[in-house]
Amino acid sequence: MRPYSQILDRLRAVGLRPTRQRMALARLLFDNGPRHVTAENLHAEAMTEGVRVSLATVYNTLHQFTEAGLLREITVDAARSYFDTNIAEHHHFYHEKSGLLEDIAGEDVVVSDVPPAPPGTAIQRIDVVIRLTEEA
Amino acid sequence: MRPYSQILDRLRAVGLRPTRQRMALARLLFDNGPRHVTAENLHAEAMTEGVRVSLATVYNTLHQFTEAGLLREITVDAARSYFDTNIAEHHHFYHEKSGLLEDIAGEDVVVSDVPPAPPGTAIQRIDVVIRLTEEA
DNA sequence: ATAGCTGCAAATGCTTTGCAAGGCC
DNA sequence: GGCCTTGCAAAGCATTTGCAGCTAT
Repeated sequence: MRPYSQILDRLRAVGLRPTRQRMALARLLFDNGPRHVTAENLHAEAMTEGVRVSLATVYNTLHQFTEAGLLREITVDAARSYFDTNIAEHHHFYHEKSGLLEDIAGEDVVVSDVPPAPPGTAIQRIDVVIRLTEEA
Repeated sequence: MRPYSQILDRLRAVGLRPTRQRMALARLLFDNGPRHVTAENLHAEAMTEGVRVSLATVYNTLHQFTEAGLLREITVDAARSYFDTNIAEHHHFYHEKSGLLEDIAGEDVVVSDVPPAPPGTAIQRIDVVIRLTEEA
């Protein structure tokens, strides 16, 4: 597992106190390769791992990490928010049926002919979601 | 305004009884060019126009129209669902601040190099959302 | 010491549902 | 008449918030 100090420094670097809860969630999030989590989802995992954290704190933490640029929030389903530990530019496959979200490498989808942003606005981000169904 | 019978036929064509509420909502939706509405939004408009409809019926109707292929549901914000009267292939600008959704003509965004759908699945739809912020 | 965090429980906001009354065919 | 629809109010869910107690610095 990634050394304790690396996570600690990462939190300090973005100005977040390295509390027990944040350290534990950061490990779950960043020590297992790229992943997509929901709050509910991460909370359940924490419980299983024996980490005591309230659901409210999980929500707060996910949002703080997102604001700090450690996570990216993905909106594909009105029913729940997903958070992606992969903050590099890339897009997603979304399995509507199972709710599973899957990364597509950044180079593997090219968006071109993008019109200019309307006056007074700037493009913040382009999200491409490829929605999947079970095979026909 | 579009003749009454045209809306009537359109509803019948998809197997929905042309009730007073559905007729009125269909007019609001389809007689004013392409538009994006939320349930709340459409309900308020109906009230203003003097059409008595409950919010529950607006939700039901929007979903029925979507299933019937008269509308397309757009997910850009976890907080609310948008419905688009433009069912042709096209993408969207989304003003995060105001919640305004704007169509981009279908030809005006080209997505290429799309990887094949994972085994056992088929691509149902590709959604491109260009998120905007106020000018920097 | 003190500003920042956490947990709980209550509150919120959108959306859905149960069921009795009403409307279309 | 019979089945589909509607409306209301209540229920549901994911998420947020208020606030008292705890903790990192």
